Amino acid sequence: MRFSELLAPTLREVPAEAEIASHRLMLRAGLMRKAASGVYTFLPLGYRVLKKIMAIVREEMDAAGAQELMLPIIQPAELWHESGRWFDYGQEMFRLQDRHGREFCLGPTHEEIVTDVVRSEVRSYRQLPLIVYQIQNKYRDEIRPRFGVMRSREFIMKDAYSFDRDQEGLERSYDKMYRAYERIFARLGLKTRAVLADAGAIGGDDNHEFMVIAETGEAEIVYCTECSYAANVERAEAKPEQALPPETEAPPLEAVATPGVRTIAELEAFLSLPASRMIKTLIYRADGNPVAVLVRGDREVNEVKLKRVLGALAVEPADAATVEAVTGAPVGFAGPVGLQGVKVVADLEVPQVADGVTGANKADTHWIHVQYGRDYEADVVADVRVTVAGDACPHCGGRLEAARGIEVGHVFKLGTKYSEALGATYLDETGTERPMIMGCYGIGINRTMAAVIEQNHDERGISWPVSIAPYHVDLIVINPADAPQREAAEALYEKLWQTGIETVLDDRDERAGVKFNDADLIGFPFRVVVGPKSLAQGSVEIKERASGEQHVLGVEEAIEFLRERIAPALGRGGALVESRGGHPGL
RNA sequence: CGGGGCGUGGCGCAGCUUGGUCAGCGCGCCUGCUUUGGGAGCAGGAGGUCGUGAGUUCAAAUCUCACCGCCCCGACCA
Repeated sequence: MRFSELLAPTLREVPAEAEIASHRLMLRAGLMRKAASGVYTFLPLGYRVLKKIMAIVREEMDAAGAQELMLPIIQPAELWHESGRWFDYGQEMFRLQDRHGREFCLGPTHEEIVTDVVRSEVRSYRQLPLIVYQIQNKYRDEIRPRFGVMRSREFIMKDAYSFDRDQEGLERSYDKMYRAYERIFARLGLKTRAVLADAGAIGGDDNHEFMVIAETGEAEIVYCTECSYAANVERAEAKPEQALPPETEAPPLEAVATPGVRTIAELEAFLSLPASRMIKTLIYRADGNPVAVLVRGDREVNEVKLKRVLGALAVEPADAATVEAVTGAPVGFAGPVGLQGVKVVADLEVPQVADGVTGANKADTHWIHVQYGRDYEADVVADVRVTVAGDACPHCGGRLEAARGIEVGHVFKLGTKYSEALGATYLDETGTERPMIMGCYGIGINRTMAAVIEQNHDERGISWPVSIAPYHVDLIVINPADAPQREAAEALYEKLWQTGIETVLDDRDERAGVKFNDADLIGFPFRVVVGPKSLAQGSVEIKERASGEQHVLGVEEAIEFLRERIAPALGRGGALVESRGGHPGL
């Protein structure tokens, strides 16, 4: 490809809308443009990267025995009614009607539709196990699209679905996919970490998220410094430290006037007591019903855990009117003592708070010397707080650390949730009808692209790993008006393509600085310069983007140098194909 | 949806408080000449219903209201 013919509109200035590096660079390097909030057009360079990511995913899926198919994006509502998710998915689903008023959605995910095919076509244990996958656009009407392609409303996702006869089969399928994921992300040049995660609306039990560790990640994870435990904070268990029982019984309950003291911080200052002695009482609405949630004053409620503990579809903080109705006091003075007519959920740490402080359900008043068991009790005591760095590892007791991550992949053991809802069954050897045991395995393709940029960029631009670079080499002619330079570059350009090295020939009538800056911005792994300096000795200059390493080599040595470094990163076999594919210039 | 902010040539912005030669600047784009190893110089040029619609006024980019779009924080999630 000649740069002069390439649609690669690089931007000198930073678009105001972009906040994080990958978003900025994807716009600046001319990889994509926004069409609407959370909807993007991919330009030639960006699309090449996407195609390469998809190719790697495809190779590894195929190698793991998964079969690719194509599923409809427009899906009938009936299937979603069968699984119950037409309602559960809520506002996030793009819904539409055909001219007859029949309801459809743009598939946000494809469990229903794939289960539908499999239930009609697979009947016998002899046809199992089966793993199928698709790489297609999915649609979610995100509440708030952000960070460019990181959270968009239209996105490409690879989803694989496994169908097994039994739990052992599922374990094998899950393991296959898990290992395929490790290979995929390694080939993409990503450092990832698999963490235990919450299953969310998809449902199911065991699941792991593949996280790219990055400051800009939306997810917070914790990991143990001593063992292999790692989990999304939504899911991470928070075991209370072993507390000694109070040596003496707390003094009797006593009310203190706390005028205008509503927050934990204000209470700490007012009473000169640490937040860990306080019992924070929050009123939530769980599927509409009020619930009181107790955590230690220095802790936060984890709503995902709360949802799970309550078996609720949605939990949200109650509004002020509800709080007053439930507690009989304005916001800021809620407490469990004497609280009536509402379910009370206490975090595991709460009963251990000896001689505590809490709201008295009366304006400007708190109780002190509060004791669990003596003064109040909870209906449920469970882990409902946010795990934080410094907590004890639930497996080995070691210290947990926190980090942020970008979720690029997610593997789930679904079990029979969909196969039972949709009647995906098979007959076993004895002729007994059994539900298939399912798993599903997703990779966000565009998000992965952004994650690669987050991990591979500097102040000058992107630095693509060879495996997914839009082109391997940017061949710059310093002055294309100079015949010897131009001819030498043209000759090298053809040889590189013949060697299978994807090369852009920057033949633009631009100053050298413009070309160098574009090369750095777009992030070609190698830059080759043909200019008067080296040409005098019959040499060319090679610069590696990632390391900055430079070499001046003869033409043949240069080709060999590039071949050695580029070939291993390509394909499972690692061999360059003699090819002119995709190259209109020859 | 709640909170905050922003919509002025392709991009980045000024102008708005104090209505009236304020439709302007930088980059980009086009033409010519000169340049050519890290985003060139000179000269000329194209391009804007100032988000949309009402309203106030002799007069609106500027004031008022409504709507639309976009960005950031939160709830949701791959």
